[in-house]
Amino acid sequence: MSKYASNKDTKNSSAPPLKGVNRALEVLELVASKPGRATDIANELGISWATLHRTLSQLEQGGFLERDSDSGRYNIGTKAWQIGTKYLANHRVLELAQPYLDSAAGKGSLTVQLVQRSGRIALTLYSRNISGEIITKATYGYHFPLHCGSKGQVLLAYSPREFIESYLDGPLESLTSESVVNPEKIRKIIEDIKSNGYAFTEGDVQPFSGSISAPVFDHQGSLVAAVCIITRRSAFKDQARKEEITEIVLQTTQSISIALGWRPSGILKK
Amino acid sequence: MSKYASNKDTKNSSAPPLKGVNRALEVLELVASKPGRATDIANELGISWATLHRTLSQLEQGGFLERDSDSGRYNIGTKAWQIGTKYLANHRVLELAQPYLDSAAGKGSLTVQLVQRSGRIALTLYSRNISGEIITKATYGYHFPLHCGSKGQVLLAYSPREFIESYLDGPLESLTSESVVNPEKIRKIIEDIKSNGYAFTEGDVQPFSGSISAPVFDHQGSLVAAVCIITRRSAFKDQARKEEITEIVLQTTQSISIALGWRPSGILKK
DNA sequence: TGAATATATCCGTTATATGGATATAATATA
DNA sequence: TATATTATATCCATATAACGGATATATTCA
Repeated sequence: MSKYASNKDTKNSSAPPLKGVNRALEVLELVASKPGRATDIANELGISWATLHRTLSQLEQGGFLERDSDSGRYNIGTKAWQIGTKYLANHRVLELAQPYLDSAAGKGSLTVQLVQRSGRIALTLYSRNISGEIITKATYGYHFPLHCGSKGQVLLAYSPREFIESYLDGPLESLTSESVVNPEKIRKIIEDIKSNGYAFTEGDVQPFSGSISAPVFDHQGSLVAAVCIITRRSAFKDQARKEEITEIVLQTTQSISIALGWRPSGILKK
Repeated sequence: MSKYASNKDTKNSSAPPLKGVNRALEVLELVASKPGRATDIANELGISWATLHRTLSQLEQGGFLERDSDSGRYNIGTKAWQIGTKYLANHRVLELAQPYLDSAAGKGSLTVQLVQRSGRIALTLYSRNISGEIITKATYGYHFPLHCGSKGQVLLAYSPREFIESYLDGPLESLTSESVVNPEKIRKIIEDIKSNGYAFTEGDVQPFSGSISAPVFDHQGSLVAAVCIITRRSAFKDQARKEEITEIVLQTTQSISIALGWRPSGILKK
């Protein structure tokens, strides 16, 4: 009965309380990634039916989930959007980056995004295209794994080495026939990105689009986000155009990084 | 011991279980509307400190909340955005409306939004402006009460009568000096909206912007959303321009409503 | 139409969350 | 700089609130 060592040497330090709350959050995450019926969710999570039913009802009542009464399928609800959008309202990097992103979008009639890593996925915070074509899935609500698409690859490349390794250990899904899922090849890509300072991919997320991305750093020189420009794949056939887009991406990320206090030399002024 | 009448005649039918989960959801809602420190939240919600602390830790650990270690303030976290955006991915009305909204945005270099009612607020689902000026707060994450701004007023006007009354019974906040908060005056505005088929307000959300909104109906003739066009206030001084914008809004809402199966005559074909 | 599967609800038991109390850290105030 | 005040973190015995097996109902499939 010493001070510490409460229960058996499970996981980390602090005990894992609030089982019910934890389950509810898990349910939300699962439904977000894969909407389904109550039974499916219960099986997937290995929860007893009665327990899950209560959790679902509660989440539905709160508006965090919605149930389509025809199909019986649960989806993310209005309240989740309402609350989620508040994340952006307090996002310092986004606030600062927005004018640069808008300006970049104007320069080339392109789709410009600010993305951030969240666990094993690339999360789009802001997406803007002044005009011209709309690229499917180049909006909110489409989250891709880090190894697909230039944005994810950049976020991966500049993450801590341990994270990269643990990421490559996990399952690597293919989104198209051109997605690269071989860990060795991805390691090579990461090296290239770090020496070039940007990433370019095409057809590995959607067959007919491509993108160029570069990292955004803060005053400590650590990665905080990436800027990604997406356009139709054919545009990259034109070498001059490709270079022009690369130029815009790099100019944008550098402006934002500098505004965040980063110094190109790597020497901290602060 | 009859079949029903489980516990004392509290509230409605079903018992209120999952206290912990419910509390967690309440905390999320509160933080979304008013970020703050742990103590503030505990007071606001009347929860004991120890209990709240556990809930906060759990939500933070799941990424639903983030804590700024300097100020000690809690904000909505990344995971909430990640999950919230999934709401849009399955939104049938939005999917259908999107091309019409983009087209409208192109017609007049305006900010065009699709909004929806969520409880007592107007929730922006989609916001697009092809180019030109960016209006502050005309993006995601800014939710206004229904009586301020043309979008809220339209959503209110076409809501069920009982809801309107209960809404007007509640507290009516002023966003600017020009916000209308007198229930009697709002009732009058609602009548006008219903006879005109659209709403126009200026300066009641932000001093230097104004907007025009109209309702979107589904195949049953019930309100599902509203389309709102926002621009700088001065633009509405030009009467011809104002009529032009009204025209665009009405054209857009009618196209979307028809695509949803609504018939102008009010006669159901289906 | 009947079997199979999905969903909803009940209720006694026990595991789980609660909140007072104590300990520590961070501010405000003198 | 010392002291009061307020905020945050953690502990632990208790009682409450959630669990899940079972039963009842609804829905889907063959």
